[in-house]
Amino acid sequence: MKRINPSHNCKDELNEVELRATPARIAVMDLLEKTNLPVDATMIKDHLDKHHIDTDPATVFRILNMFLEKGLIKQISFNEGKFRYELANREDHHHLICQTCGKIEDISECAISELEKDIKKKKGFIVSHHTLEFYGVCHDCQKNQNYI
Amino acid sequence: MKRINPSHNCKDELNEVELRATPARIAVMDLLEKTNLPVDATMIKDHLDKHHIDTDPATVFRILNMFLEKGLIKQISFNEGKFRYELANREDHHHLICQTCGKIEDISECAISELEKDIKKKKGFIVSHHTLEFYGVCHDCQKNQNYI
DNA sequence: ATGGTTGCAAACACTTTGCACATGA
DNA sequence: TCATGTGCAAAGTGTTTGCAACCAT
Repeated sequence: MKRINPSHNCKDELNEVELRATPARIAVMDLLEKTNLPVDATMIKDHLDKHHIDTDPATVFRILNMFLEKGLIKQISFNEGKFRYELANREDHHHLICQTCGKIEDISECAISELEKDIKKKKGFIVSHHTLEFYGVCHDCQKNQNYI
Repeated sequence: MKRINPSHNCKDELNEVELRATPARIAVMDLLEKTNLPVDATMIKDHLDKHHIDTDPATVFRILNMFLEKGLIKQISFNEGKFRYELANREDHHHLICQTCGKIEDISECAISELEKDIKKKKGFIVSHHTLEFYGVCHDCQKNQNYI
């Protein structure tokens, strides 16, 4: 196993949550920080392969579940029959998912917090978090007319 | 195979979208209409078993995919590693998912349409639909104090 | 009658688990 | 050193597919 980029502070981040800084974990953190977009286990595995970090899917999932437990990442689903993961310590944001090319964009504006207060008042339901995703056709795909 | 309740108009609904009205399909429609809440394939299978309609999971999924294609139902995901399904012809609404007891409530108010216009203007992204789900603790579970 | 539907079995994709070996602190 | 992590293989879910038999129209 080789380490991708020893210059990062991923090691410290991991130690902070009492996780040993192994090459695979550092590389996963690295990818999550670089892309800043939701990735799935296969994409992570590919990233590790590319950097000659010899892993198998089980380890990837174990790393992801460990990160989840420690609150480093969030698990999300875009109705694909699998999970995606992204860093947890990001500002409140949501996604634009292009149904033509699959591209995922972030949007940050969100006026849901008032709705949450309403829900507490009217339903007595305490919201801990929410998911809001928009599906449609992105700008590029509209131009390319490769949508129906 | 026995039919659950021949009094329904499910048969007509199915014929309208050019699907043959088989006992299994009628029973699935029936359940979706009765619960009006998102159910998964296992719950549907259980419902069929209970009514002595002898099916297997493959058929349930084939029925659901057929209903999806015809636009009768919607597929949604609550980050459970599986899909749930609910009738499509319902007013715009979202869900409150209790992380303690798993209960799912509907809420209908939704001020997202303005946000969608904004997204079109700022990002050039055309939204076809969105998903918005709230996770938290429901009223009952707060009372029962079986949450942390 | 006949084409759409189903049951069964097998396969598939994604994720988890058990256990022996390897490794970071 | 030694608890924590990993590789490998196997199993567990959820879902799809091929094919012959079946049944709604």
